[in-house]
Amino acid sequence: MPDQFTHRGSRRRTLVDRVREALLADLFSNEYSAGDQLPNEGELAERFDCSRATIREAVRGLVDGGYLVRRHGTGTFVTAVPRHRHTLNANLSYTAMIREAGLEPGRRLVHKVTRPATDDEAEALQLPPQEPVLSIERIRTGDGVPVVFSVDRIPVAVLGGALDDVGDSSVYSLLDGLGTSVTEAMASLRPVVADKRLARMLDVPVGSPLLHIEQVDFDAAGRPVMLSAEWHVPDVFELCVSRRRDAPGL
Amino acid sequence: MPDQFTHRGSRRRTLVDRVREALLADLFSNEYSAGDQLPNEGELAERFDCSRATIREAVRGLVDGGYLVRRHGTGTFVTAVPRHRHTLNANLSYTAMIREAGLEPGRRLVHKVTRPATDDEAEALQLPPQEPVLSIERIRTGDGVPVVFSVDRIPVAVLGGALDDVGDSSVYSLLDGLGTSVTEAMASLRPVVADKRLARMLDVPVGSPLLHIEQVDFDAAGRPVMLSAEWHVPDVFELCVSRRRDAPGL
DNA sequence: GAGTGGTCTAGACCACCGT
DNA sequence: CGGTGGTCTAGACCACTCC
Repeated sequence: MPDQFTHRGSRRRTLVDRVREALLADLFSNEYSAGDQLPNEGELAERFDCSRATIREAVRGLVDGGYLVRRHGTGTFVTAVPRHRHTLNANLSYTAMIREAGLEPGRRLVHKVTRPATDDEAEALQLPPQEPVLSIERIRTGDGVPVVFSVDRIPVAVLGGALDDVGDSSVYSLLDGLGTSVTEAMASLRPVVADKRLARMLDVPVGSPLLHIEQVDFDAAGRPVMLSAEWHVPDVFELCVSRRRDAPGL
Repeated sequence: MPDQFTHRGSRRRTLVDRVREALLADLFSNEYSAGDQLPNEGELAERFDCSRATIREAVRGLVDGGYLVRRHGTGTFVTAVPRHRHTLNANLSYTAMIREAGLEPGRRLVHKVTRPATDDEAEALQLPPQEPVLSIERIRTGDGVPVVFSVDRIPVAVLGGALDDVGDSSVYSLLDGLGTSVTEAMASLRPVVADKRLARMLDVPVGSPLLHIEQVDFDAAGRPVMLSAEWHVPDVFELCVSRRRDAPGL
């Protein structure tokens, strides 16, 4: 696997990155399988010729990613839970989700227009009133069957001259190219039932359940760069959330 | 605020914990508001009389919790996004969610029984077939109005002698007391429409949308300790997910 | 008690951002 | 350029788990 482990942007690959990638490669090889215990942190530090702090940082990343679990006083183990569920926590690209579900991803452009932002849009995107935004309505398909209808709104100021390129490829890669990569997002979830228009577009009966997601995407500087509304057909892929009980305070 | 910052179980409060809590208290006081920059890590280390590594660990927790953002080369800032939305990521207690929404939480026991686990339950909870589990069906209310119907299943072996106490108070605090605190959970989300039974229990029309959550709760050792099925009435409180784009590798 | 991960320190240097 | 967060080290001690 030559460059399976590219990172976003052009961030320098640190020692921690290299150690993490080496460990991950081990996990995907046949060296380890579910439930196996890793060597202790001291041994790993010696093997990779680095400090234990560096090992801990690398392992932390793999724990966050769901690959490993640490048990105080016992050891570090390879996760037993199946990977490749589609956890909302660390995935932004639906195209990738559809592909991982074993379906051929496709998309159909429904509508694309540049217009002044509505009051709600301006507030969510922290723009002056009436500021122009590009609105793109699309239907995503898996093996030709509709799975998501989405309306994405992006400030024209963010897009610069790349206005016409939107819709052809992933919005996220486009934004990467513009130097305003999305790194964080806040999604709000609500169940709804399909009205006539949604039913027609998603090819489901009127009144059938859909998951509605309203999402704001932020770039590394914390600026909102996109507002999305999505309607998901259930049961095509399983949407999961990994939850924790370690919020500080509260 | 006397004991606002209690932690799960009886884990020792570390220096990092104390620093994090002190910072959080500052954030909730009027000392800082959205967008403000914190003192740099060196100054904080001096103020709290600890090393910079300790400060970084404390701040990391607050960044994970969505309270702060770090910008390399620039500084650490108070998040602009509204806090106190109910992000699924870091909250497990619905009672707390309802209370934070400004409603008076209540619960009504619908059904409680000890019975052999079904095959699905045994698999999810990693139990031998037919192993006895306690099943509790409850309706949670906010200001008396139904907001969630839940079915929680807990292995009797986990509960020990505390079988009768379940239902009176929070399941999570009960498990805390038994030394099997829930620290992690995986939730699967699906929109559904209310059938007759759900409609009656949640006091909504048949066919109205509900959010169905299937969740497995794990203790610190990674053992599954509870399987929950929940049906949420939408719009009572906003369910959010904070999403990231930093999965290592992949 | 032996072995593991968890916390903490003091200090060094690097990479990024703004002026 | 100065100031910020990011990475990294070497070593110490603590807390948990299991035998």
